[in-house]
Amino acid sequence: MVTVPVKTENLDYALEDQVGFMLRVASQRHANIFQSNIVGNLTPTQFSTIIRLAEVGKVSQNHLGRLTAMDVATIKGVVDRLKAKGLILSEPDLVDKRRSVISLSSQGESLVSDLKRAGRQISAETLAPLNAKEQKTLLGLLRKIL
Amino acid sequence: MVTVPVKTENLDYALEDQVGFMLRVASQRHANIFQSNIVGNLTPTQFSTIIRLAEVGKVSQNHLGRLTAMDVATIKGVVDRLKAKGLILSEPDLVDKRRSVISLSSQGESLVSDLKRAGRQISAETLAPLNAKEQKTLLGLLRKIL
DNA sequence: TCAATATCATTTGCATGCAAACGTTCATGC
DNA sequence: GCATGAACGTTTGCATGCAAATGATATTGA
Repeated sequence: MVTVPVKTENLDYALEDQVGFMLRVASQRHANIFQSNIVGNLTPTQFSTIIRLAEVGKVSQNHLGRLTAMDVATIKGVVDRLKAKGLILSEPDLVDKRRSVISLSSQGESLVSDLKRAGRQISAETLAPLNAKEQKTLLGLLRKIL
Repeated sequence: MVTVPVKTENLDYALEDQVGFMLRVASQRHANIFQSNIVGNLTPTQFSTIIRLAEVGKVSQNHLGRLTAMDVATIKGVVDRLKAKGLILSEPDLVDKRRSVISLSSQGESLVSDLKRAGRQISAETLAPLNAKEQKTLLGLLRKIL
C-alpha cells in the first residue's frame, strides 16, 4: 500500500459550475433576448433608467444612478445618450447648484407602457426554461445574493 | 356599479424584481468579491481564459473564445492583454494557416493552482448568503437558463 | 476541378462598468 | 463664521461585450 500526494487545489474546479461564470453566461442570454424584444433601440441600462424615472419623476443624476445600480460615471453616459435621443430632460437644481435634475421628456413618457410590455416579455422569455415555481425560487435566491 | 378601464401594462412592473436587473446587480456584487480576492491582477474573463487553457492545453483563439463564452472580438482583447502580461503564448498553426494556437506560458502555468484556490473562495463568498441546499438550487436553476 | 460556403482572425464602432482624480458646492460642528 | 468633510457631477483610463465588415484560408459538393 502506498499513499499518493494529491494537490487538492487542482481537483474539482469546474469553471462552468462557478456562480460568476454562470451569471456572465446567463446575462449574455438575457441580453440577446432583450435586444430582440426591446422597442426604441434602448439598451438594458437605458431601459432601467426610463422605467425608474417613470416611477420617481424628477431626481438628481447621481441619485438616479443609485436607483438603477449604476456608478456615477456609468449613469452619466446613459443620461447623455438618453438626452441625445430626446427621451429625458436635465435642468439645473435651483436650490442645490451641484445638482442636475433629470426627468422624462414627453417623448420618454410616451414610451413607458410599451417598454413595460416589452420588459415583461423579456423576463418571461428569459425564464421560459423554468416552471412557475422554479422561476419564483430563482428570483428569491438571486435576491439574496445581491 | 361602474367598470373602470385599467391599463394593465402599467401595473405591476417592478424593475428590481426583473431577472435581467437582478442578474446585473448580482454580477456587480460578484465582480467586487472577485476583485478583492483574485491574485495577479486578473479580470474575470482573463481568469476564465487561464483556467480553460490549463484544462485543454493548446487551442485556437476562436475556439478558446467559445470555451469561455466570449465573442471573437472579446477573446482577442483578452488574449492580447494576457500575452502582454506574459501569461500565455500564441504561435501560428502550421497546418491551418488561419489559426493562432494559444497556450499557457510557464509563468501562466505557475499561477493556476493559486487561481483555482482564489476562484473557490470567490464562489463561496458570493454564495455565502445562501445555505448549502440553496446554493445547489440556485446553481441548478441558473444552469437551466444559460 | 473549382465555385460556393464556412471558418479564422482582425478591425471599427458603440455601450456598459468601475476606479481614481478633480473642482464645485453644501452641510456639519466647533 | 468658518474650517472640515461630504456629496455632486465630470473626466480619463482601462476592460469587457457585441455587431458588422473585411481578407485570408479551408472545406464542401457538384
